[in-house]
Amino acid sequence: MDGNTSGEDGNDIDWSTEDELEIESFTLSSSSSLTVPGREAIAGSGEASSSQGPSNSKVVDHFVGMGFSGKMVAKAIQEHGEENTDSILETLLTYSALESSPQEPQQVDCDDQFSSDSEASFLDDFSDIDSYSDNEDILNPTSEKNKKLLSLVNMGYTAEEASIAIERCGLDSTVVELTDFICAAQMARAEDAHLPLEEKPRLNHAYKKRKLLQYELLKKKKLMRLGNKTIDEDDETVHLPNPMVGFGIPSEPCLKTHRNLPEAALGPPYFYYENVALTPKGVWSTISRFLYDVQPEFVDSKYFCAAARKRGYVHNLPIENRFPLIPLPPHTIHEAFPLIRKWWPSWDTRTKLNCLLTSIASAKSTERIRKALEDYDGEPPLRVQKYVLDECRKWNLVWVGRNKVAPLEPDEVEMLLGYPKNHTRGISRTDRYKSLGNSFQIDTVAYHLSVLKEMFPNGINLLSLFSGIGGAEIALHRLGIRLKNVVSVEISAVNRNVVRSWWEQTNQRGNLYDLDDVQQLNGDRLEHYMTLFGGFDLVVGGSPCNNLTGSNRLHRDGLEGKESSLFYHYYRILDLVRSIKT
DNA sequence: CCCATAATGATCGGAAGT
DNA sequence: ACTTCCGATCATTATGGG
Repeated sequence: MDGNTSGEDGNDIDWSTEDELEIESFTLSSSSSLTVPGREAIAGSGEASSSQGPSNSKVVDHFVGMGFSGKMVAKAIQEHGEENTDSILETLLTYSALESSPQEPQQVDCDDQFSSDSEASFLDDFSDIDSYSDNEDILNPTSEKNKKLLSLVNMGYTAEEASIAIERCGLDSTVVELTDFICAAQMARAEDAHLPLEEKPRLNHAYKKRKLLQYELLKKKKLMRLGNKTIDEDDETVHLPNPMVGFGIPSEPCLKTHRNLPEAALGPPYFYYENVALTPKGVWSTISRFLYDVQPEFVDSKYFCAAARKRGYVHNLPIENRFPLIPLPPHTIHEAFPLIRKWWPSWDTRTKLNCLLTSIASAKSTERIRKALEDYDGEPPLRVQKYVLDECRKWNLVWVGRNKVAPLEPDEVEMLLGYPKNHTRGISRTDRYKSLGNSFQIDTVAYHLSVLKEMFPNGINLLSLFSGIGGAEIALHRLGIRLKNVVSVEISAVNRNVVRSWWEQTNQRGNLYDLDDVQQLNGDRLEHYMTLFGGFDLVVGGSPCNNLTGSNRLHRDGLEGKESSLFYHYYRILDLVRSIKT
């Protein structure tokens, strides 16, 4: 990284990440302030807590002194008033409890041990529901085979295994029977090949998944029996924290500095999984249960930059001594776009942008807004204001002229998300929006990954699944963590080119291996890489959210959706990596 | 100009949260 | 009651190589 002098970027914007100087200067400052990470940053950022009013009473100090965060205290005071200290304390304790209490690890039924009895009853339940549930799609008998094939493939089996199983067991057999058949076949093969250890995780995977499916179905059945009465699904619902700050953010590191991970989840290797926070019900609990029962960390990137981005992260990284990337990115719309201030009407009270999506408003819609405004000299009537504001919020429009709003340019999105300027330049405009809309917010992810820096002073080997335009790689690079070997799996050739180009631009000294399809990354392939450079230190991945996000009007099918079910490949591959000894 | 492909524009609710 | 959202489909227009 020494010889990198690609400083040809016009540095009108100073968070361009190409600059190695940044990393070096940061390294210096961090080493001098290692004890209290983040403090320095706060001091430098001036008005970090801009969203809070100037509540500077003794009450605040009192509670902050007790160890609660300023934000929590402010919120509690807002709710109860300053006098009502008892209620404030109660609220604060509730907040803390909500954040720190892991769910009870009940549900023994999903765990390893099983008797043949329970197995049999499971089987009954399963086949029962499978054939009589209210799913309409089973009405078509000709698709029965394909449907079974598909669900087996979605469970992580190969199409070949699945079709053999169907052929042997007959079309009438239940999915459970089929998986049992495949498991047995795998077991036999594993013994043949003297590879019990390597093949075992695949069995575990399939087995665990099956159990989970059964669990879901049982629940569904129970739910149907209960009718529309209130259902006890406390064990099922994952509560989103409010404020959505996870285990802490740079401006307010949480008092919580440690968590107890389930033993099965401990690293190395470390893993870091990401997806949208607002999913259909049950999705996050399923993800969490697959990823070794680690509780997700839900974070809104509006605490890191000028745009919202509500995401859940499941990882087994330590959470103490995190530090943010320097320089801190702009935290408000006005900081991010100083020039728009003169056009920004006082009645548009936004300070943060909404989530950056994959497409932008049409020219016509901004034209409609201009037309709606041009008749008025001063403030338009409330009705017009509401129309305009609704549109602006919906499409993340900013003011760029008199009565003139416009969507963000691709390079502005790059900046907000923490990518190097022009990172995606060269591909089509549409593709840029799409790729960026699907990416990590660098500052957020880097904050979480920062703990790796002192653990791996010589760099890391990274397995990056669903890499997109390389958010994880860039975050690590900006942290000054050397990338020794990176295996990056990404289906889109356009995105792979972006990453490859970035890799060359930044004069990486490590090796980048890029693959195109997670589904073809099997144990052999992984073992090859792992013996080549001695295992992976970190497995990162944000699997497709197509079928999870609220923006999808047509196919919000949950984790079993066409694209989103690729999550199971993240789990499959992670479990393989964890089981292969090097 | 013809034809292919690529890029852009218009339009489409709803679940789950506060 | 009100807000938000890593989107998909189809029609239309732009682009480019012959």
